[in-house]
Amino acid sequence: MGKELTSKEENYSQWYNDLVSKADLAENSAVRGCMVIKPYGYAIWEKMQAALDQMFKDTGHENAYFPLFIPKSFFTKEASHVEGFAKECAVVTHYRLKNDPNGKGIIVDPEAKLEEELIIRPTSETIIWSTYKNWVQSYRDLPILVNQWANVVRWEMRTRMFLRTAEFLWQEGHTAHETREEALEETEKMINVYADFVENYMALPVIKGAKSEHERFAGALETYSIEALMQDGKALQSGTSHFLGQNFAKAFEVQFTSREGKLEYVWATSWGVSTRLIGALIMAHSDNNGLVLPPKLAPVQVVIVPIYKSAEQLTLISERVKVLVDQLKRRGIRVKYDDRDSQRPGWKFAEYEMKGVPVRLAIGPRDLENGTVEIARRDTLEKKVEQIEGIESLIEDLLVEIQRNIYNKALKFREENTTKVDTYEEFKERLATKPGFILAHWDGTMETEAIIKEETKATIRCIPFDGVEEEGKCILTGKASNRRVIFALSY
RNA sequence: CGGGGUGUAGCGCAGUCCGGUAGCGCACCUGGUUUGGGACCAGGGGGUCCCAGGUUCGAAUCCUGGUACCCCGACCA
Repeated sequence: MGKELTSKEENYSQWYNDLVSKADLAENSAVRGCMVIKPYGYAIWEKMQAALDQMFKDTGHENAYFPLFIPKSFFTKEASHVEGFAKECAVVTHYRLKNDPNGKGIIVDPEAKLEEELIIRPTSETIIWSTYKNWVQSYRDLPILVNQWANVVRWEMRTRMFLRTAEFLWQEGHTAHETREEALEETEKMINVYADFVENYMALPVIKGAKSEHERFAGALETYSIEALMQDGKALQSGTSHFLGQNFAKAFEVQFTSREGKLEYVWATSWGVSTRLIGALIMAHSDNNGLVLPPKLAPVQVVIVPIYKSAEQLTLISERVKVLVDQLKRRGIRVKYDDRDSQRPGWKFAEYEMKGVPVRLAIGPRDLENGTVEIARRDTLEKKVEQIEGIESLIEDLLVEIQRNIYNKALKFREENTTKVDTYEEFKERLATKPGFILAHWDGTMETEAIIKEETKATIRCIPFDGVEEEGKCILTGKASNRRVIFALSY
């Protein structure tokens, strides 16, 4: 016992924290704002990485690795970039410790001060563009299509497991192109890759769109994002792709000789997703019994629990299960047989529900006699008894069905929580009573956006790509608008 | 950085007001009975009570200072 979750209706935030801890995904560390990702949580990240990495490679990208440390001076080269990150940087000032001459303990050796401080990367644009300078001479050296899997540090004031931590894991793609058009195309291509991943692997529908100027990445001309809706009605930015124009090329003097023999600056993009996606995954599908994982990302897709009274029974069950495990593995299904004698079946059922394992099988003496198996699905909590013969193909289909079902459930939720609103009163009313995505007209100015944020805490999540042209009036100023944007409270 | 809270066994907490040699639940170990939805019985091990100083015959408890973490705000691609 002692594994009760706080219900999400009672306290959503507590429910989330309980879930992270009780599903054994992560825990707080000795370092403020930094978490330990535990094996089960990390296994989910590995599944995500594997799928994304393949998608990047399929779109022509290669992996590389750049330093964790960035010389301070690099940050001063792109003005808006430094502005965006300066307030949350960890800085390395010394390189040596020594014994405290005045007593016990150890101190930073004041004589080991660095000539130039090093910043622990909050993102790698600067170190990468200082490197690309040496890689690019001619249009023949382009494009550069590089991705890096790395950790970054942002000294956030307040942190939450996976959603915002001081250190987090991510990937960052940094590409260099000959033309503006090609870079824009790349920016769009990668936001599509992200949307594809989140929808097809995470089973979470997203809205693709452009960020308003105010919400744009520091140093970007254009930021595209995918926005997902969580069960508490708040939006979570799940991935971004930035068109950086020639800002970084100019800051780091990355020029090339064009086909016409002219010296030109290269065009850049950067794009990233992080361990925040795990936060999205948790919040999107889980219930008051625990995590619900989409089969495509579940470290364990099928768990088999034996039920027995004697060692002889266990032996018989194990013999039958071994055959089934082999059959499932041959189909590429990730299966675990939990024959630990240290926990009872009921305990295991609850445990695997907490951990979100999509399919659970239970086999006892009764089943051996009848040639059956009990099969339970995590998404609906339904249990059925089926013939064990041929169960492997039923399971294979069921995994596909569960993947589809949780996507549809999330899509239905989003549709039910997306509203068109035409007045500011209605807008405020909606935020107060039933938050979600709100489609409203906006006059396109930063001032209006800032006032709305100030008064309601809602921000423009994105200007959707698939939005329809439509005459309307800004909900705040009444000025003309030709398209609705998505407002929401966000993480 | 502002407001609030908490540091006592691996985890969750009581004890602090009113000073007297530290306790409960879970977990852990041993043995037994159990096992189709979070088992039960019996026995057992485990503590610089966040740190430093002070008051006292005596401090988890009172006083002073420090420190860490959590929550709420502000901040945040």
